[in-house]
Amino acid sequence: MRGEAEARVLELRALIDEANYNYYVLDAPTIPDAEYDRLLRELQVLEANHPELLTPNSPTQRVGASPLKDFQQVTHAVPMLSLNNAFSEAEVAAFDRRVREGLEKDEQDEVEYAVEPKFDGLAITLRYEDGAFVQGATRGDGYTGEDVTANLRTVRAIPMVLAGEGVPRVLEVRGEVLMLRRDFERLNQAARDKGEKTFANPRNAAAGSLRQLDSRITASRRLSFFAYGLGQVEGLPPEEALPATHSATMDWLAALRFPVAPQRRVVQGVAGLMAFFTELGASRETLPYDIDGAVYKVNRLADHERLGFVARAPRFAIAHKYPAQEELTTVEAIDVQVGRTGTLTPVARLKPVFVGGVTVTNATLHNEDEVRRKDVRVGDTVIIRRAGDVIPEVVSVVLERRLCPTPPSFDMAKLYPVCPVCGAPVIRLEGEAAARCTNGLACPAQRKEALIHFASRRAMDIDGLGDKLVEQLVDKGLVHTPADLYGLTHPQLADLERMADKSAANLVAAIAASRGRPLARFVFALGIRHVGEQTAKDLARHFGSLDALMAADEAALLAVPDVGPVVAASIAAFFAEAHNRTVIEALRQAGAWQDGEARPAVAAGPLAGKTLVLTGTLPTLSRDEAKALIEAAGGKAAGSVSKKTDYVIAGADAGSKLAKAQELQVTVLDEAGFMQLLKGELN
DNA sequence: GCTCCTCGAGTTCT
DNA sequence: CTCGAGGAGC
Repeated sequence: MRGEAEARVLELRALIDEANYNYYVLDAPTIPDAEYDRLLRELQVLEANHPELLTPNSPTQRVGASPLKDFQQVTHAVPMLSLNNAFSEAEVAAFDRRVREGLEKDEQDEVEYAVEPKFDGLAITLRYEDGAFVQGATRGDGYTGEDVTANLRTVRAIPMVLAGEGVPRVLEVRGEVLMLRRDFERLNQAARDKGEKTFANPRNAAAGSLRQLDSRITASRRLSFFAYGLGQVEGLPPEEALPATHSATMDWLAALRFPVAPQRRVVQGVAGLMAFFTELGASRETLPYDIDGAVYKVNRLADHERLGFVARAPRFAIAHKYPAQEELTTVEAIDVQVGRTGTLTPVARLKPVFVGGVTVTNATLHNEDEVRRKDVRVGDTVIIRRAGDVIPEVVSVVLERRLCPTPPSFDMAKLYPVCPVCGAPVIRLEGEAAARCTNGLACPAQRKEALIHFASRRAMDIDGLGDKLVEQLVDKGLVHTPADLYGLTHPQLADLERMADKSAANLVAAIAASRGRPLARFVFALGIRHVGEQTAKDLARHFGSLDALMAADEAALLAVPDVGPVVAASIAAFFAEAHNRTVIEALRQAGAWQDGEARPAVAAGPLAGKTLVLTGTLPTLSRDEAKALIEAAGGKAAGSVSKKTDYVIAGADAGSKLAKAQELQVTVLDEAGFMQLLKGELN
């Protein structure tokens, strides 16, 4: 009897897996739903009567399991790297040129590329051992991800068992989990019906579903999957060999019943890449899922090894992305904000609009000239884009949609003859783009911004003193200058809104802990015009003490590297002002800073005289930590790449700076290379 | 005097 | 990230 049940269980699983494959991968159902349900129920009953036959990879287990406490971390055997991006034909051509140089091909010799759409989903890796699915994980930072095995079991397009000869003992398949547009619509409709929160786009919905601790919820969400590559492969049967090209690898994965992009193709050279991109773009709207571009890979796998990697991105592949998504909305108002230096910055208040997955309500218009140049007026319909995929930007006005009668154009002098915050006169100097409030620190807006700057992380680093708190402190008249912060007491703070006893105590402690910061931080914190972080460091190093800096006349200031007449005058004027001297004296009494020693500019260390640029996210070091290491080693951490840059340290999702580095042939290192450089092991 | 490079300053949303 | 403008080098 027992053997009979086992045989039937195996038979049922094969039938159901086959039906799943036809339905979810080939999109061609072979049996009626009722028949499918009958098979599944029969299997459930058999498994219930013979628990010893139940396996985690049975099709009955695709409905989800009990919730997890949290996700376990998984270290990827082979890192999951990100791709460099190209946004133009020129960048694609540059990629092709680098490939041809790397492969030592001549002008006429075109490279063969495997191309496919870039799915807008989440990268995951699937691990199979002896043909059975054992683990699935998210990409995470590329080296470590989260174990989402239970959730991935519910994705019907992912095979739980690999059939056939030639399956390696260990096989890792990489691909993208996504949600089809129709499933996304259905999910949101159901959420709306129940009055629940909806997802902004299919990608967010897929991400939210994959991160469910309760895989039964994931099961109800209908995720899809497409494979695009391999990770670790071990224990290939003798007589078998892995395919020699990427396209053949994809065919092999398709034969193993993984879903692969139906649009995948093999093309020749840049012309082939661009033709594919255009064609794909034309079909984009009609696809059942969102894509954000195309992926190009050198087809011959042997060439991948020859080309290798730059930092954390392969040199043999690139993602060609569509331009940032643009949306239309209307300008409800043009307000101004008063910044730390008194600058009045016009801001467009927009009718909320979804652009690239987030709701945008504000967009800076920079200054009066910019508003005039773009001719933005209240009531206008405008095109909004997320510049560099982050900061919203008004691209242009749709003039055809302008309402009549024509609204007045933006006139700073007329609208804001006085500061909207303090009522002091606003002036715009000849030749400057910015209009400024003339009230200095007497203006509450400037005072608030100055205090926020003083407390900020790169300045005095007072933890927990954010904009909301500063706002209250200034409005209640508790704080007028930075020096007042050091006199704040626990009872005063406890009176404020949303300030529990504990947080008041924390803030008092944080303020106390910020005493004795190095001179450079303190000089930066003062907020002297034209004195940023870098200049503050130069000044602190050159003068050593605040008294020496305050005593310096313009001529003495000009002796500091990178200080010219404008900066020198600004510094001298700041210290000449009586109010500022009073505040500084109070800060001295409070012990806010600690003087250092005057030192010559040239430092020693393995990076002496070298200029480095950081970009992207490094695996273990934060940007500030990396910067501190560079400076401690005598190097300079610059903000942008130029011919004078010695090294670019690139992490994950590096952007334009990495591209610039490649263009200028600057050496690019990853974090490991950087650490070697610091130890002097690399030259 | 011109050009290239850096730095400063302002900015959005989660 | 991007723009504007100050500084330095040619």
